Amino acid sequence: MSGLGYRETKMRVLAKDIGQYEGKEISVSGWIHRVRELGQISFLILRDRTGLIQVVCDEKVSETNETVLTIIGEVQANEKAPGGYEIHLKEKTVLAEAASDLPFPVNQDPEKIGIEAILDNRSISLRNPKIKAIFTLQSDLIRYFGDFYRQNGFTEIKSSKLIGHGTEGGTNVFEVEYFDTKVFLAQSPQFYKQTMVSSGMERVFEISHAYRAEKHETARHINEYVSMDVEMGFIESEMDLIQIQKDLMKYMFTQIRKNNQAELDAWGATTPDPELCDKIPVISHDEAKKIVSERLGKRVFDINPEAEREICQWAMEEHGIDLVFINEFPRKKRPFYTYPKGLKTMSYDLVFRGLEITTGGRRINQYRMLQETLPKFGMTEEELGDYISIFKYGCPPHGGFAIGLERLTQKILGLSNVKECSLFPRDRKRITP
RNA sequence: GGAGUUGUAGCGAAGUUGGUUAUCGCGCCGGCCUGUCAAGCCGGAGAUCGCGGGUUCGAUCCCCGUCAACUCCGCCA
Repeated sequence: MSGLGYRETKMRVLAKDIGQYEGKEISVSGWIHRVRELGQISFLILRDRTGLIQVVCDEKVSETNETVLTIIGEVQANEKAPGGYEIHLKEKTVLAEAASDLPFPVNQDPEKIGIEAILDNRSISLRNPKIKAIFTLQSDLIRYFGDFYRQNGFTEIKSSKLIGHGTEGGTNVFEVEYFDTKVFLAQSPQFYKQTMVSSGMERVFEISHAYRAEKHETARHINEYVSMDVEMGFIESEMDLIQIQKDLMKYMFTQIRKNNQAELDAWGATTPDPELCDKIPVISHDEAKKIVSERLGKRVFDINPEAEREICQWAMEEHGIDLVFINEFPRKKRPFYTYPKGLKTMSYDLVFRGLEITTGGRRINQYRMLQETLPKFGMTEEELGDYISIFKYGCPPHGGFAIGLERLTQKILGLSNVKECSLFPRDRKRITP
C-alpha cells in the first residue's frame, strides 16, 4: 500500500471539493452528522474532516448518527443545498455502525454540554466541528510559531523530559521510577535550551510537553501542558526578547487572520490587530502595581489574576490592544538564573486578555556571577550538576521565553477553561482518557 | 493547602414555602410529511432527584456526614 499513505483512496472526494465534480458520479466517505427525513425524500448530512456534504436519498435512512459510510452518487448544483452542491445517492456502504446511545449529540452546540462530559468522552466530543476547530487552530499555532523562528535562524530541538537532578525551583515536580533510581519529569526545557545556546547553536526553539506537579485546580492550569520555548544568544537585555516576541505575535495574528477565519468564526472570536503589536505597552512590575492599585482603588502587592485582568483592561483602553508586557520583576519573584538589574531582574511576563501566557528574560551567563548567586537561593553547585558546566567554558549572554500553547489557544478563541484546549488534559484528578 | 457554588433521565436545565402520576429542551424508539438548513407535526420509552444517616405521619426539598464536579485564591505557562 505504499504511496497511498497521504493520499485519499482511489475514488474518494472530500467535502470541500465536491463543487468541482458537478454532474459527475463520485464517492465520498465520512460520518452521518444528521438526518432530516421528509417522507419521500431524506437529507443525509455526511461529515468528513473538511466539512459537511448533503446527500439526497429517495428512501428512509435507517443508519444511526455517527455511522461511517461511503456514498456513491452524482453531484448536482442546487440553490437549496447548503453550499450550493449536493450528492444524489446511488449506492451506500456501511463501513462501521455506530451504537445509538451516544453520550451526547455530536451535532449540537458544545456550549450546551458540560466540560466534564466533553472531556470524559473525548473521542465523541472531538467529532463536533466546533470543538475540532480548537485543535485545527492549535495545530496551526504550532506551525506559525515554528515557521517564524525557522525564518529567523533558530533551530528546532527536542530535549529529554526525564531529568536526573537539578530542578529549577519555584514549582513541584513529578517523580518517576527510573530503573533503580528516580528521575523527575521536566518542568521546562530551561537548562537544555540554555545548553544549546552555549553549545554554539545560538538560537533554538522547542515545542514539547512540560510537567508541573502543582496542586491547583483552576480554569487556567493543567499539570501537563505544551510549552513553546525559545532561547537565543547575544542579547543585551529582556528588551531584545520583548521585541522579537512582538514580531512573533504580529506574525502569528497575521497568519491566523489569513488562514483560520473559519476557526475564529466557529467561536465568534477575533485576534488582536496585528498592526498594533508594535505598540504593545511595556511597563515595569512597579508601574503595573501602581496602575492596578489606582484602578481598583486598593493597594495591590502582586500581579495576581485579578491584576492581570485589570492591566489588560488598561492596555485596551490606553493602547487599543489587550496585550501588555510587564518587565523588571523583583529578584525574589524570579528563579536564581534570572539576570539581575539592581533589586529587579531583566525578566518579563506577557499578559494576553487577562491571562499570563509568557514568562521570559535574560539569564545569568557568567560563571562567577552564578557562583555568587546560588547561595542566596539556598543552592549549591553540586545540586545543579551539569548545568554549571554550561557557563564554566564560555556561554554568551542569552535569554529566552516560553508561551503556553493551551493558554494562547484559549485566549484567542475566548474559551473559559484551558482544559478545553488540551486534547487529553491532565489535572489533579483527571488521568483518563 | 484554603474559600465558595453545584449535584434532578444519556446530555443541558426547571421545580417542590416537605404531600399522592417530578417538568422542559436535546438525544433515543415508533408514526406522518418530496427541499430540509439545529426541519416540522403526532406518539412512546427512559429518573430509586449523587451516596449514607437523621428529623417527620410523610424527605428530591430541612439537618449532619460523605463523595464528586465546577469556580476562585496561593503558585504558575
